[in-house]
Amino acid sequence: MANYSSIAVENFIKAIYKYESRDGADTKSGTIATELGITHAAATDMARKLAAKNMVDYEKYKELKLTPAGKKLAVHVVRKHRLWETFLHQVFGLSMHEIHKEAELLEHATSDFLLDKISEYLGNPQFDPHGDPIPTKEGKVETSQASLSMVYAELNTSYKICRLRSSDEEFFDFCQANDMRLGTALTIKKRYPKTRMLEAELNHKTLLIHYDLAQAIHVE
Amino acid sequence: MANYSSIAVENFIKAIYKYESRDGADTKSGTIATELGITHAAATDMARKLAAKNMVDYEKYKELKLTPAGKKLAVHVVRKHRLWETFLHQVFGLSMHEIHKEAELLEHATSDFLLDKISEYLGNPQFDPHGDPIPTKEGKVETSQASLSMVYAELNTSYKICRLRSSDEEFFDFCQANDMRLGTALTIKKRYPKTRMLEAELNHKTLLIHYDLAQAIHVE
DNA sequence: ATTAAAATTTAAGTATGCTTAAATATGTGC
DNA sequence: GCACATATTTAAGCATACTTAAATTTTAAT
Repeated sequence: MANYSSIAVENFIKAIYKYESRDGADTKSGTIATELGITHAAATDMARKLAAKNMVDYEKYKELKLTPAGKKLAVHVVRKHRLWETFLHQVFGLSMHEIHKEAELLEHATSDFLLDKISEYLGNPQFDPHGDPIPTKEGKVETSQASLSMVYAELNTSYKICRLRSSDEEFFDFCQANDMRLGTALTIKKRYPKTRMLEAELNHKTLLIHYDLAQAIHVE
Repeated sequence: MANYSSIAVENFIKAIYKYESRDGADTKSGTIATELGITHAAATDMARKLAAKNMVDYEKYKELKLTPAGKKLAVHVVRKHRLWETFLHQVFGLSMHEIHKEAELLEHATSDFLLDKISEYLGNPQFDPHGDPIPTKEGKVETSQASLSMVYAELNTSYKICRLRSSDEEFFDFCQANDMRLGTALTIKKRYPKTRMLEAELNHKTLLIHYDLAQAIHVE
């Protein structure tokens, strides 16, 4: 049984995957529930069901962990998501804030056969428009990239933007207005922890950026 | 309520639409059930639910009829389906027998916004690769085309193929082997009603075609 | 016009994926 | 170490979209 996973299952597994690889975050049922916009009760329910299907390791009150089978599914869905984002951006010219929502739907309606065609068409890209690595067909995810949020990066060090992790229109308005793209060089000059702002120099300008926004900008 | 329809509802409505516009066919719950691969009971159930939502006119033991709202939804889903088929064929080079299955999934995961982009990208095509008309954004469907299955066409009359309505691989193998495409000229020479075969002349060859296959070939 | 066959509907039940409300466990402050 | 706030789980219930099995209606044959 179960060579097919429902949309709800795919999204649940994907949410665990997302928070597992995020430091400072946990994968308790409440976190997943909030991420998915469902109640804690529903998340607990799903956790038990997926534990029975050997997709998730689940002990009451503990964090959820993906089993190898769960991780395999998560990576596969992420591959679909990121390939669609790349495709929508490159082929239809959808903007950065538009691609996520559409990919969120398409990723659950894409056969492996079609996925191969998309990847091929794009020349088997390694990164999506946000700078996130696209898992290979075999399930390998590029992890070498030691990316780091601006919030935690060192002062007075020369960095380049390597990821813009957001799907918010205002965020990308800001990026565009200040010529911030993947590859743009920047240096962090100062931090104001109380107001949660940092001062960065890029494109010969000095910018004050709030941590909430800087969080989404990764550098290396 | 209900600006969103589930996949099950979209498929049910689409099935009624398909059989409404097919002469020699009825739209009783059993026909729809068979089309969708569900039990008669399930079809009756859905018919009652959709009647309550004013998508379908339903009287017990009678044929199902789409209301204006139901037809609008059906046409919209058909537009998604045919635009995706066109896209998959033209952009990824998927073959005729492959496009249906994929479009069947994608049509339920496509926002109106994305649909516009697809249509625009393709130059707002009027016909899909099968020769079926693509409904406009406003819901108009080209009906002028007096297409007619080969099975019912007149003898010794010069026709052109205008539709190849199948998603079967062998069907398209046969078409390719005999250079039968949209636009190909042909003449029907003779019928053998007992064996349900017809003799057709095209590309300077004489072909014996079974009714079951000829059914899918429309001419004008 | 009857009657048997075929189709349709009803009834009862199931799995999925949710909800709300109550109960229980965890962990933090003091 | 205890009490309380917070988080999680359990319990009960609901909507959707199906199933099987039985009852009913239609239809088609004679």
